[in-house]
Order: sequence, then structure tokens, then C-alpha cells
Amino acid sequence: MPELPEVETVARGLQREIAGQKILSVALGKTDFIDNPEALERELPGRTVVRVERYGKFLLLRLSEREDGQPGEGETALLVHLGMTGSLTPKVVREPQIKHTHVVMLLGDGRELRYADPRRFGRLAYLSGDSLSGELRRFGLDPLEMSLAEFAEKIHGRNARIKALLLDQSILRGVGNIYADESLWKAKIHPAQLGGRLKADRVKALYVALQAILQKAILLRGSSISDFLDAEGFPGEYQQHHRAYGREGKPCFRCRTPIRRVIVAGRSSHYCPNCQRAPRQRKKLRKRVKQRRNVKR
DNA sequence: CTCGATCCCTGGACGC
DNA sequence: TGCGTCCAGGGATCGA
Repeated sequence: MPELPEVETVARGLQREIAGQKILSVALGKTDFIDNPEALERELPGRTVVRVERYGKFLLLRLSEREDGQPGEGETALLVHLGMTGSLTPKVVREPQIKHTHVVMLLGDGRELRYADPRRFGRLAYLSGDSLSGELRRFGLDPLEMSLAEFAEKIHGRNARIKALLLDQSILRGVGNIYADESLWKAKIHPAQLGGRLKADRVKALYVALQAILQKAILLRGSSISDFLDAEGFPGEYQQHHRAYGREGKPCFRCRTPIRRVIVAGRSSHYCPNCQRAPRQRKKLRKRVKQRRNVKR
């Protein structure tokens, strides 16, 4: 499942492989995961992929103006979310299409940029101008660019579980289930702990852990658990460094206590019951945290 | 604001 | 071998 490190890996690969390429044509298969398929067919041909960036879990293919296009439409981009099983890879035309290839963009150098996605949990959208900036504004801080103070402010006063806050893309953009669990394990915080009840030193530990883990995962080209491959078709290595995720029943790397798996925020959550101590009962907390937090701004 | 439930979708694991 | 069933999970949406 592509999260920030995997998407970063793909973005870097695509930047190297296809930046500067013009899109000559677009062919679509199933389109139920595309925001506006007609816009893709109409707008992409004739535009050049100026550069490829990561934005949270999105790939952002920045596009040039079309040569025949009207001026003043502002920035344009193709947003690609890989969902659970999406892949976006340049291939030579003679290479057979893998199953579930739904978008094929012919490039100026003769290759094809192909989007395949068996489960179609991904998303494609051509956006420009205000709709592009508006879409990007829906998302929160980049975990690698935020300061500790910014992170702390987002957590402060929140009554939701820390796991839910980490996964909330409007708070942080790019963290998914794997790196949430790994960060919480490293910072010794129970996933069901309420965000607003974390002490400053715990928030800092989480901030440090999150950034360290994401950076190391990027270095290792992400985690390949459900057949994730980067833009060149290589798997990542970070799955070999997982300490919590996918390790139910296996000994904690710190204390040998078996890792436990529970559902928190609707997602399976892996943690060490010894190192990551459970919060007290929700009901009590509810009453306790009765005083309102003031809305600033 | 926060929660859980539901849906989307396919492939892989598992049981018989 | 071949079925059926369950599950995984990011995100949107809805009702409590």
C-alpha cells in the first residue's frame, strides 16, 4: 500500500524517467476511479510533464500549457493516487500490458505511461487553476516539512485517538497504516491514546520517530508488502525493518512481548502491549476532558 | 468533533 | 482441483 515513502520513491523515479516528455495521446479503460475522464482525454494530449512531485500520497504530474491552449487557466496537473494497488510506470510499447491497466498515455519518446490498478481504489484527476489549488488545500502538513510546533498544534486539544489523527490526511498528508504503527511503536505510544492527552515530550518523541522512520523508509525505497513496485519495477526494502506492522504474535524488538493487533480508528493496529501502554477507559476520559478547547483564529 | 458502519474492489489465504 | 468465504485497506459518506 503506497504511503508517503512509496509515493516519494515513485515520484523520484518518474521525475527521472518522464519529466520533459510530451503526452501525445490518452487511452482509457475502466474509468470509475477517474474524476472526469473526458477532461483527461481532452486536456492531456499536447501537454508536457514538466515535473513529478509527491503531495501526501498523491503523485502530482505538473503539466505545461497546451500549445493551442487558451492562456490564463493557471497551473495544471494530473493528480494520481495509487490507492492500495495502483501503479504508474513508463513502459516500452511492445511490453505486454499487465492486467487491470486502465490508462495508457503515449509519450513523445515512444514509450507509454501506464496506470494499472486491480482494485481501483486509486484516483486520477486532471485539475487546473482554482480547482487544483483548492484540492491541494484540503490536505494537512507534510510530515517531513512540518516543524515540531506545527505538529504539536495539530494534535493539541484533539479528543481523537492518536492513530486516527496520524491517518487523517487533513492533519498530516502522507501517513498511512504502516508508518503510523511504526512511529507509534518507536515513540512508545499506544494507538488508542487520545491525541490531546499526550504530554509534550511524547508529542516530540512521536514527531522525531515519524520523521526518522519516513526518511529511512524513503532511503530504502519504501515497503513492498502488497506487491508494491517502484517506477522501475523494483520492490522496496523497508518491510524488513518493520517493528510492529504485520508482526502480530511476534516478539517486540525491545522487550520480547508478543506484538498485539487491535482495531483502532477502523484500522488494524499493531503495538507492543508492554512498551505502549493503553490509555484508561474512554468513558472516564470523556468526562475528564469536559472543558472546552478554545477555537483560535 | 468523533465515532462506527458501509461501500467501493480484487486477489490471496484458508477451509473443506 | 475447485469451490465458497473472509479479509485487507484508503477514502468518501452517512447517521448517531
